[in-house]
Amino acid sequence: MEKVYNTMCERLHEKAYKLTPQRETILQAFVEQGKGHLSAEDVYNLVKAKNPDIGLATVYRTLDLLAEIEILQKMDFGDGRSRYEMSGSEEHHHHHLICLNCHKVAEFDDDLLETLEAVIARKSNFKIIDHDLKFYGLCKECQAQIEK
Amino acid sequence: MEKVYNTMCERLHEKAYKLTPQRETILQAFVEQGKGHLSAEDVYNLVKAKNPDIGLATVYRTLDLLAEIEILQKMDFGDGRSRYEMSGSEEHHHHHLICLNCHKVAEFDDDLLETLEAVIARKSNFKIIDHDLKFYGLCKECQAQIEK
DNA sequence: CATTAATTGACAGGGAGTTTCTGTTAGTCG
DNA sequence: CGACTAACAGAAACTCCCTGTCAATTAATG
Repeated sequence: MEKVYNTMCERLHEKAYKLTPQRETILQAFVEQGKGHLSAEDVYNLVKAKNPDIGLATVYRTLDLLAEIEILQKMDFGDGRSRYEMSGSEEHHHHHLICLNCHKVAEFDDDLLETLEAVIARKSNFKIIDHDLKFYGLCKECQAQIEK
Repeated sequence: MEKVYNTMCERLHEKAYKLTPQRETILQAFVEQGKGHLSAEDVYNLVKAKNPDIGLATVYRTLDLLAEIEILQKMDFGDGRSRYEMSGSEEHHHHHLICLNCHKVAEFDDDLLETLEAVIARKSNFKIIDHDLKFYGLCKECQAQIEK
């Protein structure tokens, strides 16, 4: 049995949200898909295969809801649509490397940013709650391809 | 005479783009407004005061064009609309502190990120071209307000 | 089970841009 | 100084991602 599923049930219950088949199906899509940054439309398509009656609005609403209870993490790669991924079990911040050519997204971990955060907080009187770091460039494949 | 104005003229000329009154007016809006991150609509409103006949599509097109020739810098604070600011004269990277409460945007400079970039490039075989770092949190005023 | 508030699906609506089209104009050349 | 032409402008329709509305349905609790 998947751990996320139980976590979702608990968190839904805490907030008096209901456990519906649609929500299960959508979570399942993320579990099966594993890693990857799915757009609402991606999810819609995956989910339609199992349940053709599901509505697009429900997908959007569910994604927002799952992000709210921190089962998913909502993110923005600047391509005009939101993307979602399963938020890692722990507070394990990672960031993205976005290929400007093929739009593939890779990930990397960070710890270095904590220091920077402290410095900035002090200098600017800003209370930092979250950060978002993205690198844009060319992945290995595209570098090779472009050099040709 | 403003230096940016001349720069714009040169760069337009280089690419065989024309210098139109609309483009002048839009640049002027940024010059007068000084610092600040203007949305297309902000610009549209500022510009309408001087030239009520200007079209919204022209504003969008011009902003993209000015970003292309690097007079402006286009950025995305995740609020669903693009914002633009005059790109500093030099390659002076700065990043943003976004208040989650009042949505004010402050800035800070960075140098620390270069190191991180090098590390990541090596580890991931990714050729990094640009980066984007944002901090979300509470500005001084909102911290005070919320604690009350 | 009965109740009821949350949820769903369908579809209209909204915001931010973008495309298309036709008429206008800036820049160049003679 | 014109005349020519590619770039440009404005208007309006259109696209893309969602978001709101509403009647019908359903999960959870008593």
